[in-house]
Amino acid sequence: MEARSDSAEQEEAVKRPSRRTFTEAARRAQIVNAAIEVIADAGYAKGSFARIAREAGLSSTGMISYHFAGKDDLMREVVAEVSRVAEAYVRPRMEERTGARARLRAFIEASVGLAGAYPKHLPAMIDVLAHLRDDDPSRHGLLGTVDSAADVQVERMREAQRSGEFREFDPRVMVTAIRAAIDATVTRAGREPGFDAAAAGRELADLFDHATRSAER
Amino acid sequence: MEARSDSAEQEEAVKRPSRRTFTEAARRAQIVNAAIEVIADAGYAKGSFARIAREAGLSSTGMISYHFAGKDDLMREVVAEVSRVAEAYVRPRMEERTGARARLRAFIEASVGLAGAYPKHLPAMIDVLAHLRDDDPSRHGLLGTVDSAADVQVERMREAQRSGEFREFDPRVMVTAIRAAIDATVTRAGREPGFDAAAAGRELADLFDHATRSAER
Amino acid sequence: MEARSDSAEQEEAVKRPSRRTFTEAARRAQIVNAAIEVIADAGYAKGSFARIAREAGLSSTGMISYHFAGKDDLMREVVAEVSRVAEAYVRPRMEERTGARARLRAFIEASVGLAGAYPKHLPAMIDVLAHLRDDDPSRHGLLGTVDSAADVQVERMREAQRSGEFREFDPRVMVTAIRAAIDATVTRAGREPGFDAAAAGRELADLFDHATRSAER
Amino acid sequence: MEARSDSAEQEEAVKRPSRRTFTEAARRAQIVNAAIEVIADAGYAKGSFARIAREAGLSSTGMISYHFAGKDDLMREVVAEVSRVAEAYVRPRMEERTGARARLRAFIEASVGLAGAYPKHLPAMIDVLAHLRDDDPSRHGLLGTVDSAADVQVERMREAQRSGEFREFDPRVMVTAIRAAIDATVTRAGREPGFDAAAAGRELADLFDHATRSAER
DNA sequence: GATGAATGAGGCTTCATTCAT
DNA sequence: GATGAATGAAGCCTCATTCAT
Repeated sequence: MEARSDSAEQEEAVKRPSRRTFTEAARRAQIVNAAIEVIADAGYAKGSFARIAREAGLSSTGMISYHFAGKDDLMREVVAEVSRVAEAYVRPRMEERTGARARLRAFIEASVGLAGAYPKHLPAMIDVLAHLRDDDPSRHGLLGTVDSAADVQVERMREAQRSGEFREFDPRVMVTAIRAAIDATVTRAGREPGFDAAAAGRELADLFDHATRSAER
Repeated sequence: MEARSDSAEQEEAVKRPSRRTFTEAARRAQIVNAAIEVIADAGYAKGSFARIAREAGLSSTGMISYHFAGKDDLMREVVAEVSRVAEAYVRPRMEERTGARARLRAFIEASVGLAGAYPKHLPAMIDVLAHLRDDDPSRHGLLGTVDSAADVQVERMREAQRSGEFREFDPRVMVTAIRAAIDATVTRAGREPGFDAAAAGRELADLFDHATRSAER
Repeated sequence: MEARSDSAEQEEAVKRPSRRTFTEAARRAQIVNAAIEVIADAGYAKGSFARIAREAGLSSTGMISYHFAGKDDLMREVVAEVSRVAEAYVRPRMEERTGARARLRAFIEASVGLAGAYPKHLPAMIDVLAHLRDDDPSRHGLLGTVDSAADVQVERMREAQRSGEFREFDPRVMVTAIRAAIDATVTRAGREPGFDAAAAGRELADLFDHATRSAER
Repeated sequence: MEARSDSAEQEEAVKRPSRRTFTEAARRAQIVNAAIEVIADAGYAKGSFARIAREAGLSSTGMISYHFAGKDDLMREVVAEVSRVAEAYVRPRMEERTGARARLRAFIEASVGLAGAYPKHLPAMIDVLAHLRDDDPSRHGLLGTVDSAADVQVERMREAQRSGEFREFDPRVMVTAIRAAIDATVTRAGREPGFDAAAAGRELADLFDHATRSAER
């Protein structure tokens, strides 16, 4: 039955998410932020639609299902949103520095400093990603951003090693350690009331500066 | 990993085994091990009583409720069991070395090496602890073990700083970073098939050796 | 299939088309055809407004509610549309034959042959009617068409029995059997890829010819 | 973790459904009968767990989920139960007759007569099977019994044709028609209060006797 | 000690329908 | 006329826990 115009319309709806209404975009953002709030505060396990809906001031969980294809879709959006915010915060702070050492320091300090500006964002994302399993079908989509960011970092470290700025070490292990240390520190910052995130950021930066720089500094 | 000070929790189970019959102890151990297996393989979220009971070869979940006061109780026992195993594995490997540097190295290598001997234990514990929240009533009991172990490590680092063996840094941040790096590496080891845990352990030990030692080494 | 007496229902739609604008009529037809498509392909249970709207290339289900008083109304229209199409297909093929035997044969063959021309129509209607229950408020409106068509057939059979062309039997049972056999055959035709509907139509016609004709043929 | 005894126990639970408790068997039967009742009375679409639970006098739908693996499992059991009852009713009535004609007649009369003894059973089964789609994963399991029964009938007809007892016709079309006619008649019997099922059974038997027997009877 | 039946809350999702724009 | 956001009921299912046996 008029399959031609049918598929034409579907194409638009499916392949162009930018065609979203203003209202829809606002609602999605509202729900994503409520999800970040809830997950950061109470953990992924408590991040039910019911609780997120309550946090967002919605009348029912059906509302969330209406705006998102499913829980995976919502979680994917949470990760995307946090990635976006983190990228926007960290990248410029890195780019105003030169040299691998200075840039690594900037990366770490900015990442931890993000906890001051958006205290809920990173903890929420960490919790979401921690719940992914290898067999999870949504794993690939969610980790795409994160993994490729890690790959970039690994590559940068290799260059700094070739230039002699960094000592010899396994860059993958180092990147894993840095990411883990940042995440743990940010999580602590979110939970311990008087935690001095800026100071901890500087400490972490020192730590990995010592860990990476070559002997003849 | 330092089980010395988690005595309050373990007292009943360890120091007064006469309070429980042999059969009961065996059943509890069987269930705890099944829980470790399931949580390591499928994640905390999938660690329902139903699945643990199946893994343990039990015919119903009632059995678990019968032997444990509740899910919190079981999880507490999982953490305690992993702590016990880790302690037994790591401590002797540390004690045969002398000096803060060598001991830190031994601690890190042994912790990562544990993943070879008991691949499911640490990942399971990490998953359980990641699910604790501040408002969780079982938080205190569960974190007692872990937190006090961290306190001990912090204190040791302070001593090594006083003796000049370690440079000046915030020991809490360092301990957090070390713990996080170990956990992340162990988790990777559990998921990536060809991962060389021993090599990664040495890398991590190098990393934190560079990060902690004083300049005039 | 005899639409002659379903006038009450169709009066508005057919005899007073001026009551609806052209656009409205087109939209309704578009939706009804989408509904037929969906129900034939996926079954009544999957025939939700959402799916029908997607099939029709509409952007929301509100459109359907706007044009139809409710789901019952849409389903009634599906039945009416299929009845209309079937009537237009079957009636002329019957009328060019004479005698009860030839006409019965024409009716059966045409009904099954309809599956070639409109493969989705009859299956959709069968599915819709199968979902009606005695207590269903929309039952009367929907079955009016079909039941009265059956009444006409029963009456014709009685005549053929009086004229000696058909043997003695209960015409209601016979009509029920014929209808059921046609429906089952058409349904099979819609599902089994290589099914030869024309051959099956001839077989069915033979079957009921043997079943109805008087002994002294 | 004791994988040997584990798998041993699971084997029993999974591969030996006969190991079911008496209580469990009773509950399953109770639920299946409630499902038959509801589906026959209100249709497949209204056969929700909630309604079936109410009919069975259960406190919640969780009860049904506890005893059945899912809705598919329950529906499969409904079909199996009706098949069992129908087989037990029809087969002996067929076997006391000899000759293809007499047996066909016995089959039809017994099938329709079943509506007197178990008025809800066949209608419920028909409704369940009508809702299966080709892509339904449970389709194969459910249709196994029914399809193979049809195959047996087809084979018997071929034999009767070879022996000259039946005329030449396409046995598959005939079997489809007989099944459809029986189902439609039984459905009518369940809905029309004063319907004389026995008489209709005799009529149907006559109908298909005329339709199948060879000319030189 | 052990079993497994029962419970009721809560999970996510789909649905038909309404209504402001 | 048309849109799509919003609603709230109902759907199936899983869960931890309790209790009679």
